[in-house]
Amino acid sequence: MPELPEVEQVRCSLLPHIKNEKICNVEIRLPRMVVHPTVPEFIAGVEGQVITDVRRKGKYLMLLLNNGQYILAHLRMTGAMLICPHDGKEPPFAKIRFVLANGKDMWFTDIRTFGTMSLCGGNDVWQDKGFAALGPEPLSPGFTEANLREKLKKSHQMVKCFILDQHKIAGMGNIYADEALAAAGIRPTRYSDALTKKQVHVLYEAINQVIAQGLRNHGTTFRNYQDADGLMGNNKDYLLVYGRKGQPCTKCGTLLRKIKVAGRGSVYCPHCQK
DNA sequence: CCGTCCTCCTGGCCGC
DNA sequence: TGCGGCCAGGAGGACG
Repeated sequence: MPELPEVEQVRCSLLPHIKNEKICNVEIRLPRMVVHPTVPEFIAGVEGQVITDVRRKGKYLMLLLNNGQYILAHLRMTGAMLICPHDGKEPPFAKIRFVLANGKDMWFTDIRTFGTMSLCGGNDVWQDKGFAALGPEPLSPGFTEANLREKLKKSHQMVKCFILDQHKIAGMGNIYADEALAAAGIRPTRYSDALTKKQVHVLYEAINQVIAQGLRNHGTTFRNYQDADGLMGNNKDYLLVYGRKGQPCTKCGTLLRKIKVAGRGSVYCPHCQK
């Protein structure tokens, strides 16, 4: 599942293939993945444009176009952006094809088809609600311990839910949420407003640490995630708890337990996480 | 405001 | 070997 580090890796790996490249042609195989504007408007608005840059906010990718608009993409669960030669075999689960002037195709592939694309900006006032309401992301100047403490104090919900809420912190998904809580020694079911100042401090550091580590390792590949060159991330080898249900905790050896929090599987160490 | 459940969807895995 | 059932979960919405 692409979270902040994975989307960042996709951004970095896409950039050298598509920056300053013209989009000659767009082919949409699954129309409902284009959420705005209409499919014909999307195609008309994108074809002939040059991609001037690729940015990322939270888990969203922005492909900036030279007319001032941008393609906003969200990979959700199984989406990927793959670069392939134009005359080669098309990748599995291909949903949207961007034919570039340099002889490469950029494919939006998606197994479960939860991914979305839209064309925004310029004179179009439409906004993606989730994108517009993103909170600060880890490792950014806007993400401060004081701000986190303030928000946690105001929120009476389980801390796992808090961390997954993109309005509060942008870019954390199930993997990095579980990892941050494990690194911080906090149970996913603890209430946000019940955390001590010390716990908030440790959690703040842990969130930044697990995201930094994910970035360093080019993301976590568990099932489907790959970057634009089809490469996997290495961070799976460094996970403390995610995907390790029933295995011993790396710190104390206690067997890791899995529960459901807000419908999400949550793995934690019953001994280390208080 | 909050938690729970449901929806979208398909590949992979488990048990029978 | 096959097949039904369940699981994976990002995000938004219904509901209590």
